Amino acid sequence: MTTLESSKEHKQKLIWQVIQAIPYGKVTTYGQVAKLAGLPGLARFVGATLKQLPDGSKLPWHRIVNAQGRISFPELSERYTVQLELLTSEGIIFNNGRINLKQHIWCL
DNA sequence: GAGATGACCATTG
DNA sequence: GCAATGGCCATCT
Repeated sequence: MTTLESSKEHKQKLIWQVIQAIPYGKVTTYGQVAKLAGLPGLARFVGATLKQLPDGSKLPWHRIVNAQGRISFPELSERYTVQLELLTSEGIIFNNGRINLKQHIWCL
């Protein structure tokens, strides 16, 4: 059957919905997004999906960091700076290029 | 079709 | 705290 619900587009939609549900002032990890989307272990797919996001997207992609509480971009990258600005403007505290996941993690 | 790459994660030393 | 390793899946060459 080609009506598999595990098609890429379906996964993408699930991931987008999860990301869209992240509240203001909270962050989450790629693995967490994947898990909440019903795709445990596909953290990498989340990243691949976000990379394809158009700039005009309404998704709060900046609220997603890796499991180490760090931004997954090179420090000199423009995306890094943008994400850092957006997060700090939402009250997220960065500590030595790193955030306290325990404090800001999005937990249901 | 095979190999390399990627906005990752958990474990181990 | 950091580096290396194996594993997950999709995309590109």
